Amino acid sequence: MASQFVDANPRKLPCQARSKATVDAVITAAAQVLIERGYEGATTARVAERAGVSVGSLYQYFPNKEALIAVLIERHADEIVGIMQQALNDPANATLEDGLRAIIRAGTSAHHLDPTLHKILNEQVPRAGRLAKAMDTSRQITRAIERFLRAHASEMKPGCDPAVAAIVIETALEALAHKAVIERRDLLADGLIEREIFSLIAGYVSRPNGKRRRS
Amino acid sequence: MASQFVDANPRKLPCQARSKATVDAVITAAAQVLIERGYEGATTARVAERAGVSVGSLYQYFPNKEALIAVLIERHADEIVGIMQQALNDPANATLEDGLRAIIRAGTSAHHLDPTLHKILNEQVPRAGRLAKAMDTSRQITRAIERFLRAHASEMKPGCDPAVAAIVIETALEALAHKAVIERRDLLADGLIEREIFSLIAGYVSRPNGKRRRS
DNA sequence: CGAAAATGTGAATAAAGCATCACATATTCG
DNA sequence: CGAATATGTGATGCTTTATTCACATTTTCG
Repeated sequence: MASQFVDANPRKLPCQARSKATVDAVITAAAQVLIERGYEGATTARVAERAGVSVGSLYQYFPNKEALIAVLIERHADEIVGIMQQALNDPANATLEDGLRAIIRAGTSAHHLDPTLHKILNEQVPRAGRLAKAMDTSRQITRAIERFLRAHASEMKPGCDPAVAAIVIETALEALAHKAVIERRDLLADGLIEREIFSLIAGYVSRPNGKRRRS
Repeated sequence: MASQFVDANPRKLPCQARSKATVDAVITAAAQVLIERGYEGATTARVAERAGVSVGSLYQYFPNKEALIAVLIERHADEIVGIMQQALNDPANATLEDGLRAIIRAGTSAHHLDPTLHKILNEQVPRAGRLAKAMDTSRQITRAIERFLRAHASEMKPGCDPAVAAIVIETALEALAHKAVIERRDLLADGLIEREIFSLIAGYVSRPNGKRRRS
């Protein structure tokens, strides 16, 4: 039987500057149209028109619509994973709680980048999941958090499993940041949501006896 | 301009037993096909075939495809809201922590009902959100939780806003139950995920000094 | 310059889905 | 029974969309 995987390889690689610009325009246009019209409304014709090129040009560099979406997904995933890893690897975040604050900030700001696009791409990930390279963002982030937790095991509650805790933290953080940005913009004021998420997560993993802030 | 709202009213109300059976078959078939083929794959033709009726019959009771999906969404939403409210109103849950345990159990078991369908319908809610009656499930649940928290204000951490806490709890619970059922079935064993969620949420809202379980 | 390669075009094609309608069958009930 | 009503049928029309292809334009470089 035929492969169940989608061909995501570019049909042709852009060599000249002109075609690089075309590819860029198409990708940018795809993001814009996706934001404005949603997945269904993002037709190849509309993307091409917005990019100021013809459909034919689009198909010269992307074998099909899914491949185009896949590029956006990968690009966006890399961006978010990068932000997270940077936060966790920053030597300024020496303590467990500082690290938590850093990823919470990173997580919420990642959603700020482009909440609508984030939402749409997220919904498409399962469908595009058939793409070989589109490995889950959340898994990568979860692993990074787990590593961080292990490095700070002494500051954690006893009996707290870093592997499980990392999943819980990543999931809750993602969901709350998403909710705030998409449905509850009011919670973003004064960094309220960030403080709530910190209270939630720190209370969950951080050992209560250690050095405390005044309360 | 034409209305931006979708006509969700049934074209005709089934009077005879025969047609009631048809409507039932169509709705059931829609759920099945949705689970098996996803939203895009759930064509009217396929739903009708699975239901063992003709497309014409389908369109006799549903003006369009969206109306059919809307019925599924409402049905599912009512189910989940019901489970949650029941848990919160159960007089057996006298204490704050007992109530939390109850909604956590309710939330995770709600996902067990039909995780795949839940996921698909959730993704479609925004699209079907244009439907007048399809008011958000999560808002209703959040409100129920908020009421419960207010009734147990004395057991809560001082300075904990019930309105905000309800949003945080609902969001985190939904996300974690979802994650466990869809991607991390392993966490379901021994009720591990329920204990983790309890630890997360109770530590967030429950006042630390009150009566504690041995730990 | 001018030939070859790269890039761009957009009408045409084909496939798929939603929704309709003219007609067939079943049920009700006087 | 038989007329009126309810229900069921599925080929057909229509629209939308992805994708192609024969040809036009631009760029490269000897």
